[in-house]
Amino acid sequence: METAQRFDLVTRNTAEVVEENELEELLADGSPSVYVGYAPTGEMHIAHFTTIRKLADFLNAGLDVTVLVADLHAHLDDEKSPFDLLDARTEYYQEAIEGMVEAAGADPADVTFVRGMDYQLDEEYALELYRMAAETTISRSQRAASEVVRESESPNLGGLLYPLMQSLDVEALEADIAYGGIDQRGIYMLSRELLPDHGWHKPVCLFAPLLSGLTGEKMSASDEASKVNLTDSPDVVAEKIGDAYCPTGETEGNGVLEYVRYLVFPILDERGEHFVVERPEQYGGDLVYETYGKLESDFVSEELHPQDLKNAAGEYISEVIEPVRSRLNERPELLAEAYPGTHGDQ
RNA sequence: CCGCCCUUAGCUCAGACUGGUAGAGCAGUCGACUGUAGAUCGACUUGUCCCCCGUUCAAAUCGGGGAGGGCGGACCA
Repeated sequence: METAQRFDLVTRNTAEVVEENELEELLADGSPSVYVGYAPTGEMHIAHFTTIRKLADFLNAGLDVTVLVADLHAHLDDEKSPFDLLDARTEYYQEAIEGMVEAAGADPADVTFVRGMDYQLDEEYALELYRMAAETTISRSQRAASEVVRESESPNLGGLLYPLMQSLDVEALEADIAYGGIDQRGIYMLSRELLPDHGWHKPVCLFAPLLSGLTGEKMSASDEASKVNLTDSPDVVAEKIGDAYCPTGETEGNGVLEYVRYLVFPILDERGEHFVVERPEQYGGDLVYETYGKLESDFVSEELHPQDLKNAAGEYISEVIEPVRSRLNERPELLAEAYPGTHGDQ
């Protein structure tokens, strides 16, 4: 594959690339490594899927892909995960992520999985962390983490260590590229500032867009109605999509459209399939879309009605998460042990 | 180690001084209107008032003890 083609694959559906020319150089030089980290906190949902789906693009472009399950981070961020649940949540996250990689049409065996505490307690790592802590002001660290770490009236030190550790992770995992949601921008900009003084180079940063929730606002992981869970049954998916905010002709804040764009279409592309909207004859009959762009322009011109879009989107989303859902359902103990409060009795 | 403050609906809080078994906003649920949802109207729901003991006919409210959280002081060979 030519460098330009790989560049397009790597950067498609991203919110920002810092810096594009640095990425071009990396790709021209060979097979750079990219890493993405997930802190095993709450249950994984469809927005995670869109970022993991993109790992297939990286693999197809010949990148070396590492997924970090950042267990310590999950605890450092306002104790989102209790210390004694870190093992169970880490195991659940890895299983879910593997399922999503596979559902995206890639081979999970091609992804390197690393667990945070496996190296974050090493001497060199700890020493560099203390050095960074000495060099970084409280407000600088707070600013870097502000979009990621949970806000609180009485913030703990953990949230201040968080961005420093994440920066060190780039070096520890020898990553050339750091990938994550655009909410991670603050942290990686700090990384680019700090790492050159700590024995590593500035990472190229690739940011995924943050998807809208189904309620018309930012997706909230704690609001069930605003997201589709990986274990939601087809009925529940249909219901949530049906209830979603989806104004006629409006693309802004339209979660349904975004899921179709960032999750469904890339996976259909990978399979060489098209997006079919079944529509009653009275409204003009079925529609077939080969690209998201055409679907969006039809939606904007109001040729495609929200109700018809929702019906189709619900089915496709349901189908796309099906392999992950069944994989997780095969091992119910994973969720039960990771979330004893909500899945313990099931 | 000492002192002060806070803890009430899913969330933010009022009520406490002047005891009479609890309220607002937001959220949520349901209808109406739309070929979806939202917006807008209409209706509705929501609680171990942090825990224990005591005073009282009666305690969210008063007294004592405890837990969790916050703030400050002191100590600094």
